[in-house]
Amino acid sequence: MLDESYREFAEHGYHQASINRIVGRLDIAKGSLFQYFGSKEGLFAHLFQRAVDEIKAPLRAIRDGQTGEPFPQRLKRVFAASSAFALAHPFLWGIYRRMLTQEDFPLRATLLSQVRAETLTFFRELIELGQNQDSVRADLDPATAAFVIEATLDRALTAQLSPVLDAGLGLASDPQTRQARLDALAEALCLGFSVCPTVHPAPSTAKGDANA
Amino acid sequence: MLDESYREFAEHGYHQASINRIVGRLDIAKGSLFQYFGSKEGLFAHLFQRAVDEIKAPLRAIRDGQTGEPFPQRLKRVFAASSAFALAHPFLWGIYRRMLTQEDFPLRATLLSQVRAETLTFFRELIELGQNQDSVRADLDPATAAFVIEATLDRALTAQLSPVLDAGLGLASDPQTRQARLDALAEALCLGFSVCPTVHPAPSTAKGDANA
Amino acid sequence: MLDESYREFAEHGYHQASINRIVGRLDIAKGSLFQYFGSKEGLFAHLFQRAVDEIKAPLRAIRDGQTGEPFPQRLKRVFAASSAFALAHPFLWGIYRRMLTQEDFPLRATLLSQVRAETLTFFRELIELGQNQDSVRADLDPATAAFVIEATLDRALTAQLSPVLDAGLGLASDPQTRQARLDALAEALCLGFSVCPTVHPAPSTAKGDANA
Amino acid sequence: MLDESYREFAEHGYHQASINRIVGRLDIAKGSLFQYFGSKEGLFAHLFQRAVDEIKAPLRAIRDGQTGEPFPQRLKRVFAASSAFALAHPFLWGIYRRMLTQEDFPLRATLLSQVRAETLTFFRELIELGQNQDSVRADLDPATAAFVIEATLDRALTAQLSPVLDAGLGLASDPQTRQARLDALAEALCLGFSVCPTVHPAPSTAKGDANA
DNA sequence: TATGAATGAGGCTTCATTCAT
DNA sequence: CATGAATGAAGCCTCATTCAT
Repeated sequence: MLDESYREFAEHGYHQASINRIVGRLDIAKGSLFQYFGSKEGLFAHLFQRAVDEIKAPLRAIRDGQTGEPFPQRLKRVFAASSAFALAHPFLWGIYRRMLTQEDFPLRATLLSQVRAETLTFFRELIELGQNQDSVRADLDPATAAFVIEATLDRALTAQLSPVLDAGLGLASDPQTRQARLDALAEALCLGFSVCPTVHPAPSTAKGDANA
Repeated sequence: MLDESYREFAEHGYHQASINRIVGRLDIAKGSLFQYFGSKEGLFAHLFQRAVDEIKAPLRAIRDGQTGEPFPQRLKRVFAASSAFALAHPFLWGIYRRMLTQEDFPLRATLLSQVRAETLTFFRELIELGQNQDSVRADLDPATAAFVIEATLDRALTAQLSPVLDAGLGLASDPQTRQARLDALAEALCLGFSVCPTVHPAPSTAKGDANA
Repeated sequence: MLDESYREFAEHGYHQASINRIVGRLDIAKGSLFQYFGSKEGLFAHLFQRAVDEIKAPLRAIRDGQTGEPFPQRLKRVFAASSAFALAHPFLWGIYRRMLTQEDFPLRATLLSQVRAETLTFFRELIELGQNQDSVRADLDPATAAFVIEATLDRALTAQLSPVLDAGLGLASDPQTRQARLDALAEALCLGFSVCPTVHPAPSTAKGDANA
Repeated sequence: MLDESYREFAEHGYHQASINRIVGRLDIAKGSLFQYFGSKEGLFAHLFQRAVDEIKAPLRAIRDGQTGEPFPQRLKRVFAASSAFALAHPFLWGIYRRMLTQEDFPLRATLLSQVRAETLTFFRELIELGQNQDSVRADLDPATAAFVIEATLDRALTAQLSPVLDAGLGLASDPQTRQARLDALAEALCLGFSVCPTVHPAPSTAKGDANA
């Protein structure tokens, strides 16, 4: 039942989603749905809260695991994990995306700030950890970098589900190509964030410098 | 008359936009609107085509002007000009943004690929020009870079109109702060794209030389 | 169309009135009704305003005509005219009555104060005119008397349309009986209940003293 | 439990009252309510019967007490006691009031005639007792007088709970003012409106004489 | 050509009542 | 006996579109 509702909201957005369609597909009485959730908005809020809860675990796993890795590897891992999550939950991702741009989404401010705060904090901490490890430029503003990362990742996740947004880049293509493109995006970002190796060779760390 | 229609579509999206509201505000006959445009979709297509035509001139001016400047300066200029454009045409920008994520927008594929092709081509050429000038790393993939630039710019333009998306970064704040934040975003991108300056020299030229 | 709406509201009250029933009886599309009046409340407000306008003329005619008559005669004439009006417009009267006691009637406060102000002012002036003519006790408080008159008339008008409220008095009976009962009510108000202590006959004024 | 139901019916009338709201406020199972009372109408009938039973004792007390008092004093006492009762049981009074004008109240005819018969009989006997005491005009028709008394009292009791109906008279004001206004109403009924022709005195008996 | 009344499907929501647990 | 999920009709209202004037 929740699955069908997810689908409806993701496919049509909030306003265009139809309670009639949902109950029609589920073959239940319209009143039943309202007995559970009170209103269309209540149903949506419930779905969204569940989604937020569900999304936390994998993100946390990424953040807390492999903390010793240099920043570029971690960023690639985050991109890969996020991509997998969005592909596994296309409806959920679709709802989130819609909410970002659709100002009359109900509860938009509430739900969005909740999610965005978590996300941006997550990226900021990732940057700061990298700075402590000397794998990120010390003079990089974490907030700015987090913004760029989030924008790029968001667009990539959207593009991989929508050929028209992919525009030939390859994110909407087969898994191998997608993985390569995601890595390339992360790499492009890193070559800016990473400490510039300067003269003497950048010995052990191994990653992230372009040309010797 | 078209202004009010723009506004309606930008404020409510396609489906949620109401012909009734439009004619109500304009105080014209509902029948007239349908005689001109045939249908809601016809009206929207007309509006969008006008918008695309209108947007071309300023973008072309940015592309064709100051081609001699080093890449970072040009990128900042593009960001500034785009920001000004989005602020000057919030409704137009709103329609475009919605169309990006709302899959059931009519004509979405047609209109969007038209716009995106122009935009991405524009950024790709910008990169390639920079590479020719040696102010951009030669081994940077132009398509990847264009994708990142577009994602960041798109998010920035959205954030500057929506405090909840700005999340304290300052894009939705006063003009000076906004300008500084936009420059910081461009700079963060550049320090990744540009040739890494290495040790010694050229502290004056700022950036845009590779590494020795 | 307005007639059917009057009927629906009068028979069922505001909340219980059904737009579906109205359009069903009229055999028109539901949308049409909403195009005219915007909402159920809008329809009701329109009906009520029309009714208020319609009621003013006859009431004014009563007030302004026969001003020379002694008070008791005038009061009886007012009762008779009001009774005729309520019988001629049973739906209108029904709506007004409902609104008096049904607190969640929309626009209740607005519409009611408008009507009540007119009504009570009318009765107060009637009393004051009687006092100037020496056909009403000089020490009678006009506001108190107006309240009593209005209460009695209101109840009488309701009773004449509802046997269960008439309770055998005869107001809901044939015209002659009704007229006699209305006169008796007016007379009872004029003379009062108490034994009039006095003595010698109440000479010229002729009317209105009980026992010599 | 019954209290909440009273409140719901009084606040919203019969049709507009919501079983859902009642069980929601009471936090009991909807099924239980239907097992006790069978239906909405059954619940209402039960409530109303209880109310009628409850109302009888105080009314009887008023009727049977102080039977020796002159009529005007008794009338004032009845007004005061009724006012106190309505203020103490506003919901009960609200239900009764609504039923008077709302024709589609279930059981209206049954319940109403039961109550009205009691009430009118009570007032008629009050009048007749006054006539036997020579404190009420012998030629006054008891039924007519009862009707007027009931109409006035009913309106007063309604007005004291509803400022918009009070219309500045003062019944909805503080207890002292209310008491004074109630007395004034009773007095106006007793004395009548007309100039009482007589002359000299009986100023000591307090009321029951018009003007000296 | 311009009008705007008429349409009727569809929108979300509330409701009293039932009945399997 | 108590529960509360399930029901589906009915509620008000909005909508894009048509068409006779």
